[in-house]
Amino acid sequence: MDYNFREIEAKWQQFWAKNNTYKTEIDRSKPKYYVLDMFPYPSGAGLHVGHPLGYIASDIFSRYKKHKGFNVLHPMGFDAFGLPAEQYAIQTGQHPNDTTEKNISRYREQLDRLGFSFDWSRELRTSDPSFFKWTQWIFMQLFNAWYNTGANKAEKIEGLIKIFEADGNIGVQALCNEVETFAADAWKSFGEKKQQEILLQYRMAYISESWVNWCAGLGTVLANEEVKDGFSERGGFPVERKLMKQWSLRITAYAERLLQGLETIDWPEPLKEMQRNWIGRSKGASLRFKLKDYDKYIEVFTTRPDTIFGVTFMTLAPEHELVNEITTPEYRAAVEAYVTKAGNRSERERIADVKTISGQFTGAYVINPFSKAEIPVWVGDYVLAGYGTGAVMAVPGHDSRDYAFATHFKLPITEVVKGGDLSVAAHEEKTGTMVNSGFMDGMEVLPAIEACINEIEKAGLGVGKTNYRLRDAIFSRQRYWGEPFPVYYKDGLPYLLPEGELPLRLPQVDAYLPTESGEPPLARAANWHTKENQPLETSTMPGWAGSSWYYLRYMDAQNDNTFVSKEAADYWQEVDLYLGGAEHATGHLLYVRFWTKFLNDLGHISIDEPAKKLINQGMIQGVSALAHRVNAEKKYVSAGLAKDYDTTLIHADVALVKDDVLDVEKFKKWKPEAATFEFVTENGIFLCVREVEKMSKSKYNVVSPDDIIDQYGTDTLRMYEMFLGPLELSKPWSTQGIEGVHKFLRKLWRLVHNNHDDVSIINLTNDEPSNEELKTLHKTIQKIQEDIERFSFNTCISTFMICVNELTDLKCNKRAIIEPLAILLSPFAPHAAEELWQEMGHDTSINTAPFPVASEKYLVDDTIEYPVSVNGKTRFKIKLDAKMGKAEIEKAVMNSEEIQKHTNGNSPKKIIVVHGRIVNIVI
RNA sequence: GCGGAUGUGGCGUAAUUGGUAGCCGCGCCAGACUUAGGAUCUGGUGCCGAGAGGCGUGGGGGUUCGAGUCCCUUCAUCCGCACCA
Repeated sequence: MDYNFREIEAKWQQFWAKNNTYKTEIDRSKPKYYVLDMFPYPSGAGLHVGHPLGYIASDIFSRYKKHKGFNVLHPMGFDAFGLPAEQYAIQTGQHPNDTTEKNISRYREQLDRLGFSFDWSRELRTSDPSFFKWTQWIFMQLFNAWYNTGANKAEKIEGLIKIFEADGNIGVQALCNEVETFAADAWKSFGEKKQQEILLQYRMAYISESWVNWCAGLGTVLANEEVKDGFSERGGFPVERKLMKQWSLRITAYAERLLQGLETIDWPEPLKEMQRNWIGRSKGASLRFKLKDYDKYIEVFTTRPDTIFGVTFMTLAPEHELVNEITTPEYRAAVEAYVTKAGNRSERERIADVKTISGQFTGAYVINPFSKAEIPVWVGDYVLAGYGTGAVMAVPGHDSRDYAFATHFKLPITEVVKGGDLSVAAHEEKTGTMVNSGFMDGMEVLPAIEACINEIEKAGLGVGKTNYRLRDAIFSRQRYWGEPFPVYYKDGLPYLLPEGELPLRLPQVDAYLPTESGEPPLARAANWHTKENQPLETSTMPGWAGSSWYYLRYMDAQNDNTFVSKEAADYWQEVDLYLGGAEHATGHLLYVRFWTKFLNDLGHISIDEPAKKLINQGMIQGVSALAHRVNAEKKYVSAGLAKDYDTTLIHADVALVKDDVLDVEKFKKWKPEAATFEFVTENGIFLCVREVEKMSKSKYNVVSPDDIIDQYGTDTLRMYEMFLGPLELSKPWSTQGIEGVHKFLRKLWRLVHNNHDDVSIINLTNDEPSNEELKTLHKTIQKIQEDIERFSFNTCISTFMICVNELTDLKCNKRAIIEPLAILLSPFAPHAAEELWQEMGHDTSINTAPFPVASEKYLVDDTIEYPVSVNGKTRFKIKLDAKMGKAEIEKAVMNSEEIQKHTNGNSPKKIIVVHGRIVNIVI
């Protein structure tokens, strides 16, 4: 009987489905464990071999934890809102919901074939009204909340209204936008409209006019992390800055807590570092410079207050609100021209242009509060409006950008910290002695910073302050295929719909494009208003809205009364293991932490971080095949001849290329426009060149897991993907070596099934296994357990192979050995393991079997071969009894002939025994 | 420019975390069984050398009895951020 994986896999998949093997319930008799995969966006291309990499790893761990007696939650769902479905809808007129449904069923089919232990009864889709009802509900909580910086948490807006009614906003410690101060009486005298306007400035979800990344190509705004080098990540359209009214979420309120929280979670250090950089905390001081002859101040933020005596000019961002006011008449025209020019520059040009220095003097001066020097005020686009105060005190001696600006405009450069050569470059390091700096003279930089902040605070010029690079998250998109906001407008101000009206479903529209007047697609719907005819919000939520809380929904996916019941949330707590790509470092993984903290603040959940441990699996890249097409000729040439021609590389489907040789006839059929082309071959064969790229439909390098499964089976694919190398590593897909894994499974099969040609090895009796056999088994158990615990699945598989080789050599197949081996195997090759399990006579699924325990007595050897080196060289081995202690080992080694030979009877200088194992003798 | 990761045979990788570098697999070589085999089995396979032996973890330096592993320096590749005051 051969290893008939087709039969076995079909059989067990049916069995699992019929018996609801992977259905999970709350079970207080067992410890819980929550394993989560980042859910996929169901694209039209289907799954490729890269997708399952993380899913296989998480499935292995889930199954392992089940064997270990945990109640494991391991769900799967779909991140179903998104741009590609909408763009497809624009092109074809099909409703995005239909194409999404279709793609999901395809994904589901493929996932099922991979034999995962997902509990599909908990499946969720972010685009499903029963799910986004709760996304909308969470948005309402954000709208109805403000951030109390005194209590350092978000609180309900009702509390804030009570404070306003009692005391006005004078004593309120809140993170909010600009608001005037008012007393209680004033608050009460304000009309409804004014009150709502004020409250809007305090809400965690607020509307504001802000500079956004506008992508005309996509017709929507994009988040910072959706923009790469001035182009949209999706589609590669140019992105420009635009001032627009947008919904924003006050993530900046959580900057410090998001930073601190990183210390409490077991996430990859590089990823944490990315989040730290993204949050970008910098400590310094904010201080005011008084304008000369004018009763106004300009506030600046600096991380180097110590260099204040080195300030020789000040620079404002072109957008700075005081630019207009302070510019003197004689410079007005020049400043206005400069500001206009800077404003017109797209984000892209600004980035491409970092080296070009531009700026304009305003004619105004400020007074240095310490040296009393008069300082010219400039406008320069190297200063960002959105960071700090949009104004900098320029210290050309100790900041390279200020240095470049000063050099370009011939402004003075003053040295205030010794240690550099200011004729060449700014001295930016925080080391050296202060000079020309009044009270700080002679101090080192770090103490000087502290001293100066003290002095600034004492003199009332400013305060020590921490700034963050993190910006509030723009939350509206001018798209159709996203969650509608549960918001209507009255008097131009946003109000929430009553909770009872959730979910607010997407309306039918005649087209998925913006209207002629540039409004989002939802504005096309005739019925897009409340019963009272108040207009509904026309933008939709961004793609990351649903994914910011989906992990909670899995805990209680069917609940119609709440987003997650208290009972389920208390039982399942946070995700224990989260697997996904590092590309979400500063997007999803920051937002999901933000929402978790917010929901925790309001008491809806009791956890403060979504996931205890996170692992980034590497990407599997595609290996594209490219053929040389001769420019302006109807001709392709083989790779070796390409240097003689002027050619362009054209992607060929990797299925048509074997060992770099293109099947020309198939290629012609596949690419009809090339049917009449001439193909210049080398010795009759046409060679392509290879390139490692992202696996993508457009590059024709997608390898589908289905093809591999057809040929080798799911168990082989699963093991092979794990065998490729460490989980975190990215690697190009190659089937080199898949045979080895498949051979291993067949060998295991033969070991059990007595179909070895000449030797009968089957013996399914309860005979006592030999000592050798048990040693092999227990060492395997031990090693595999250790390796699974540290997510080193590739080495696990090596261990299996060694084990099976050894057992084959021993011609053994005692039940006492095969049974634990099947359990070990089950996470990696579940179908084969189930089959073996059944053959052992069990009538339950292997999933319920306890993980075997390695017995200490089989793990130690009777004798150990000690490697011995003399003076770090001249290596040889001595075989000794394993029970010997350190002193006995030393004695035995010293008395050995080899050592005697080297020492000539003299006693050695030093004997080194490490771990009771390794010996080195220094003579 | 700043930050991070990686670098080991022909290839994917392993190394008890400072202790005999190259486990396991692919590929390759030889052999066995075969009408045949892209099946299966056995043995070999880091490099140089006939051999003894020598050399070997991107390069250079260091610490150590001992370094793939720790430190300094340098190069290459990949990823992230990019005027953040």
